[in-house]
Amino acid sequence: MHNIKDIRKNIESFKKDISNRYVDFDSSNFLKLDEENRKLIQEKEKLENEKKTISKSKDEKLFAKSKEISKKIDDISKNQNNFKKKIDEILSSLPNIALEDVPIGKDETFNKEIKKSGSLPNFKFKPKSHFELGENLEMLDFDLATKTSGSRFVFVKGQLAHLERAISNFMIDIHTQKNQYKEISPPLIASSNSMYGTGQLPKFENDQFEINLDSDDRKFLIPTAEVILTNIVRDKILDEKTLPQRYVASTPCFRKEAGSYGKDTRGMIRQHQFYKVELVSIVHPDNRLEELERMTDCATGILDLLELPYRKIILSTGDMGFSAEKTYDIEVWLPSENNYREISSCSSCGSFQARRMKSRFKDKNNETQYVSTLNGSGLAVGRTLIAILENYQNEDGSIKIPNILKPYMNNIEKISKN
RNA sequence: GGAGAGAUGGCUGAGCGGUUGAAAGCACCGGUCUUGAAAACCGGCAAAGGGGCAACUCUUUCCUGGGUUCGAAUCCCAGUCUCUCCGCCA
Repeated sequence: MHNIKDIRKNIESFKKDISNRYVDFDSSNFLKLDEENRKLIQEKEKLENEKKTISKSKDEKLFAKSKEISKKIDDISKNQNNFKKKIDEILSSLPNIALEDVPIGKDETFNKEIKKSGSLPNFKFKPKSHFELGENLEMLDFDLATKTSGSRFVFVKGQLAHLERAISNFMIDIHTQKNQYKEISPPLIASSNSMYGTGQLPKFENDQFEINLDSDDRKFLIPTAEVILTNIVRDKILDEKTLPQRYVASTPCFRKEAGSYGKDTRGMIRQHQFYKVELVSIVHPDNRLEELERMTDCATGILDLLELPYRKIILSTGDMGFSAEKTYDIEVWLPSENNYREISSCSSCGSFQARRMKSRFKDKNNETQYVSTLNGSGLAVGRTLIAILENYQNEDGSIKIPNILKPYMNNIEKISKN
């Protein structure tokens, strides 16, 4: 959410900034609504003041007039609320503005590679895809999932299920023990307030799994733990001393993936449900860029330990998420695709989410300001499993266990059939 | 599922129809004192929105939404959430 005062003041630059995000914004209409809204507010406040004066005077002769004024106020309020609603609708659908160093471009082709790390595996045979490997091992079962649940689900079985759990535990251990994140085991269902706070609502309702309850308030399966972890500070005025706050959680994530019907239909790249270890930082706005680098390092640190090759890219203005002002994607090497694939996405959201959530802190001058929020995957567990399968595969279809994971896997050397 | 109690500022907690945006305490900020710190004392300290270059000023807000009233934190209705007790259950 943007500050409407800032928009008003710098309408031209705002128009330009928002156009860099490739969304439509009718600025003249917006300004008109804003102007009308403020005009009505002024009318209303004048009447309210009058009414207040009468009530204070306790002059019975004026009581009738006060009643009349009340009616007028009601009318104006209704009208004004309509304008306010329209303004809020527009405002809440506008994405965050990108920082200056973010490459401008309409899609992922404008993303920029920042660094490459690790050496690509050199197979003496044709590497198989993760789903071939998994199915041959009889440890990934897509057909069974189709039977029990439908498309875009998977059964992970036996030692591969163990490996998935090991990955998750390993990541959490690193983030809590080395990276100073606090472990959280959160609810997997979020209220619409929370979904609004992080920016999933109102614009991306179609991507969410909504839970049907009898009550009026809507609930959603979390698409990422970011929703819950970030909303920890919703409606709060924090003590500056409590910053930064860092949270990590490993949770299932649920996504409808509406509009991705043709994409990644084979395998477990794109599922309705997957595990992800999520990092969230709540920080002083001055420290947010530093924190973004730190968070990204926390994510790549996991890949370093797993000895998986990856690259780091910065997303272009058109490819960034709704709430982000700057995003790094970490892409891991997938031999079967001969390409890199997203395994983590780390974003600074600046005050964008904080404004929606009303998350503030008192600074040294005793002024309240909005905190900055950051989130990143550290990492997507399902995709890490995929990356290990493919990068650590042997010619006979068995999978070597990365050294760092062995303690989490009863020190076995490899996973093979039976 | 049944029966009660409650929801007030960053926090604790008074107020229960008329300058109450809200006592008191804590926390926080500034000052005096001190070699420094602590203690003590003095002062400041809610948010959002509107108007104004600014000083400043106006409006709204005591869980949410309705209602009563000239006037509501205070009264009425509905809802949400929290706590206690009983029942049931991972």
